[in-house]
Amino acid sequence: MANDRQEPDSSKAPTSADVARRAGVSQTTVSQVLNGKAGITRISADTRQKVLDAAANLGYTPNHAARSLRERRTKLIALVMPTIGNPYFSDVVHAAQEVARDAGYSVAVIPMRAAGDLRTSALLQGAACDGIIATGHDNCSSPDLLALKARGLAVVVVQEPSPDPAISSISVDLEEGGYIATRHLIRQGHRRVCHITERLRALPDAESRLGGYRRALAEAGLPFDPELVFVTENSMEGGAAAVDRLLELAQNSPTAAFVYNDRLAVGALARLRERGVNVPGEFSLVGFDGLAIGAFTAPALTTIDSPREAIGRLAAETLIKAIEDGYQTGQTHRLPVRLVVRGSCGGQPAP
Amino acid sequence: MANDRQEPDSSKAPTSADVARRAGVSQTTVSQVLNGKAGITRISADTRQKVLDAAANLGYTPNHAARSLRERRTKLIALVMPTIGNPYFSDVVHAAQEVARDAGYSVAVIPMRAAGDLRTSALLQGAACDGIIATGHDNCSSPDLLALKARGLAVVVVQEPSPDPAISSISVDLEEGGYIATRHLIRQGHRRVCHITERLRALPDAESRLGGYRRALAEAGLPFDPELVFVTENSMEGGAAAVDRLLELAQNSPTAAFVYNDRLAVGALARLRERGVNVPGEFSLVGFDGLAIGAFTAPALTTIDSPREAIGRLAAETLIKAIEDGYQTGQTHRLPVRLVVRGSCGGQPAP
DNA sequence: ATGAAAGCGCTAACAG
DNA sequence: CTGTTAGCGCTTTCAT
Repeated sequence: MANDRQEPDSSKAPTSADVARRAGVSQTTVSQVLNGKAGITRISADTRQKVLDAAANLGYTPNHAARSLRERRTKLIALVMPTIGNPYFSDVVHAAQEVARDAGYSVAVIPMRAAGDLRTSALLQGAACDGIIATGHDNCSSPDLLALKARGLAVVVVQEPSPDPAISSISVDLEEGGYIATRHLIRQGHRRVCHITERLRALPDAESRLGGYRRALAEAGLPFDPELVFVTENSMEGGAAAVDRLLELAQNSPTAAFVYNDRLAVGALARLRERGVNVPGEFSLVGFDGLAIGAFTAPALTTIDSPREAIGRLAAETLIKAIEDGYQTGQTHRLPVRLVVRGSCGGQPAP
Repeated sequence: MANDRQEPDSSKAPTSADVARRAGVSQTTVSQVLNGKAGITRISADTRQKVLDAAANLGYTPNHAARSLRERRTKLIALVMPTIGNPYFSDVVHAAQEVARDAGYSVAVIPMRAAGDLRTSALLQGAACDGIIATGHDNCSSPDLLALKARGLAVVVVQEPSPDPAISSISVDLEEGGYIATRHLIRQGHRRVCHITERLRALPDAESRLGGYRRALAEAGLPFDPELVFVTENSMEGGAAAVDRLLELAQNSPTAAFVYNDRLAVGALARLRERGVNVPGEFSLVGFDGLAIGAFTAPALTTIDSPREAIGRLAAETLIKAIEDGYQTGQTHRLPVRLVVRGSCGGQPAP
């Protein structure tokens, strides 16, 4: 050995031809040994071992591009989300990843802030992945998503209505969640229950939190008052701002709120505290999602827990089935939710 | 047209050969038109337009695998993180993504829970990406990361010490942060300041929060008491558990804590409240990271703000330079932090 | 200004 | 049981 130093980065990665040469066999044999479905008794134990040794010595790793090109599949799933850093989707992703791994797929999360990102991300274009799990309103409703599907990618959407009958969607039962949350507040004696929400969408009642909210109201014989629906930005600041607005309602001001998600609820809770409104004494709150933070707020947050792992698992299973079957069934899964009672809503407030 | 229905998923994606045929030119010309560096006056305006039209009509997208195989580069950067759903890294990722996009790269986030994931993720193996930005202790210190580098991938680590002199690292000045945080508490009159931290690492003082904590103590002539370092799980629950332990200290119990990060601090804050300890009246707290949630806790959290965007930007810039230059410089960037004073630490507590 | 041909690394017919 | 050959879709010399 003239020089044991590691070569610089230029140490070209070994190819299967290198392995073949070193093992004294053909490239085919290398391929067979390394990928051969077990039981294809094609290779002698001796040859097999030689190949394995050579591959190990060389530190051989199959070139992904070459394999993908040849096999016309990548074993890669893209998970598109509006932003990373959302604890809700963290659990979804983890579950999806586990299912994917067991099926031999890897998962890459593609953060999508800008609208055009679906068109520009290298992983989504040119068959760089086999399928897409899409989350977030903008991504799921984008025509670009349909274009990707039209190019042969399998697509599943999560927590959004399916943009195309052939695309499967996995989500929790938002309507039921809204119903349970609102009913819980009404049962505590509240008569004026408001709803704090982000952007209002044109969804059928049966598919939205708002629909459930209205159903609970109707069931209790309470009127639906559009003035009690506060639309705000989807952030903690947004939740706080909504509280400011609802506290301005001089008369008939609400005594409770069903809040779109826990993030908004955390902001609302903070602002109520700042404004000296006692929760749950004077005002009650129910959130949505079941985030961990809800157990650490003051008071802890009553919320609608969403089966995040189940969502991720189902999304991955559905997607992988679509990939491997070569066609999409366009089924809709709607998962049940669960009320988690904590400190943010008490009994009947002072009238 | 016999049938206008979209073909099923089997509508094979058009290739550059298809475009060439349709435009009545050669594949070479198609490639030149579509990728040709501007100014290579090789193609006539007429031909150029024909190709562009044909490509548009066919909805042509270059096949990623084929291009990567041929060019020996993917224009893809992998961002490895222990878990998605961390708001801290969310900002880092966003900034990195922006830089990457401007340089013609896409970013894929690879969640890495299990230790072996670095070896099994398809995106990291077989030159499926050009470089890796790694975060999280386990990933950055893994021998697998070095193996990937040895195979020619560019690597940058974030918020972790560089595992190899050739690997660049970008991080905030943790020591300075620990110093500023602790000094702030001492200046408020606290004499018994504890430190709540996740796993204790064997780092030089100059590179850790703990080092800064000790420096501030020493500067104020206060003894360093190992009993006042509470090691706990890195979660809100962990922060709460640490509070339980520190409140057990019958005598000489601390009146303030410098906490490893905001997540732990949120948990600590919640438990202090539950236990009836007034913050900041009886106990003060400084966190680390500058997460948004800190502005919505009760009281709001004093913290050390970290320049997350700068980190992401620098990480991407450094990585891309390494990719394009073909070698790594192994520089260390250490970014300054900033104290954000909010409600969780007041003046001198009752003695 | 354009085209023909080669080859990136891999797998799968098809021979033997 | 193993090797030869072709070709996935692309870019790029090298001719013309």
